Amino acid sequence: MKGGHDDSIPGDALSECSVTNLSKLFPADAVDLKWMQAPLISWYRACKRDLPWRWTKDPYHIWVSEVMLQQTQVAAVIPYYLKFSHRFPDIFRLAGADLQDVLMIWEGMGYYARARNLHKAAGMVVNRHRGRIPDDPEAFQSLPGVGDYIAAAVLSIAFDRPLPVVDGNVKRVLARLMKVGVPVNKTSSYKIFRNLAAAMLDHDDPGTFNQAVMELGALICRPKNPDCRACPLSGKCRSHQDKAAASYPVREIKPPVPERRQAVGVVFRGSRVLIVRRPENGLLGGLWEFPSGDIDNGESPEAACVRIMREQAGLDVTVTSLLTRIRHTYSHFRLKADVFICKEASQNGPMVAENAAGFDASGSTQTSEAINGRGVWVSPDELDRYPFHRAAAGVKSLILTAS
DNA sequence: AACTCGGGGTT
DNA sequence: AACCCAGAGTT
Repeated sequence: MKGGHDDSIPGDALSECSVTNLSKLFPADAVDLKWMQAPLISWYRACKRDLPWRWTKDPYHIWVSEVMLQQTQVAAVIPYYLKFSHRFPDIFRLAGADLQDVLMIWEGMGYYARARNLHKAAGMVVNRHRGRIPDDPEAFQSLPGVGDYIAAAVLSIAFDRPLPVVDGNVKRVLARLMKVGVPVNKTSSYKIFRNLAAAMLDHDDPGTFNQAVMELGALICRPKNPDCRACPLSGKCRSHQDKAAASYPVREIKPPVPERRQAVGVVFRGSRVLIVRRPENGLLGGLWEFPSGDIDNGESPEAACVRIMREQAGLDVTVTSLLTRIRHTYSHFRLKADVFICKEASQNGPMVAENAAGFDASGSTQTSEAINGRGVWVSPDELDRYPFHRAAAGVKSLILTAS
């Protein structure tokens, strides 16, 4: 860009920048983002979607919606939000519930740490704050699962606190509006977007303003095919003026994710099938599945299945047949799994419960230690009492269909 | 600052 | 298929 005056923000522009020194990094008019408040809020009032959580200012319900909306699109969240609100209508009901019941409602939505953290945080709010969600950013953000975004979103919407939200929508809108050249998916870029978001925030109605920016990103300033003709900000949008909206935001290219191969074992004892619960933390934590594990290098899928059934359930089995093959894409790896029907070689499984008597009707694990904390034999019609992750749910459906 | 953590809607 | 979503916790 020689000769011409270029307002765009180069990718190497800044290592540090605060709201106060934005003017040193940006041309003077770049820092003045207040002009967008009126047209944006006006557009929002006219065009906003009718979403369930927009009918309340109750901080608990706002909180629940914002947690669900992390990395999850609005359309996917709506049914979960409605079910969750019905089952846990206030923070006391959530705090008093069993985690397994919370995961039951969350089943299939992914990122299950959100549910674990929300449940834990609800208990902390009840115990420390008598059920009142703190309107102080530091106190609220000290709760598990409450980061910069959740704190700003909930406190601005429910308590009118002037805190700027920075999510994928906000970063995309700002990147195009200001031609911000730093990658939106790099940690080091976060401060730039947060400072720009702080500079544009409407302190008179921060909750509405924050939602308006995000709504613009979702409906108009979309990742693909932005509808610039309908955008209330296009007149002063730099990438629109330069016909470069498609070039923003800039994104760091990530290498392809690796593939992981697993074996899964389905074994019946009489009419009951063995399921196991994953450890509370980590991938798919607290959810149920059929015994499964990685296939070692050079190991056959069948041998891996036999080994996994011995390691996880203390069961000696032989592989009878291949039930199905699973392909599932996670955030950081692709899964290919062979699902085998197994047969017990001997009838004593010392590490596994003989039946489901150790579990109550809700599927909670009150006597889990007595059965190695992992496994339980259940009849197929009881499978719906346990939260399964998506890949395991496919196997569950096959079993239900067959029985 | 990179990595981990799901699942699905859009294109 | 690739992209990306109202991100947060861990290392």
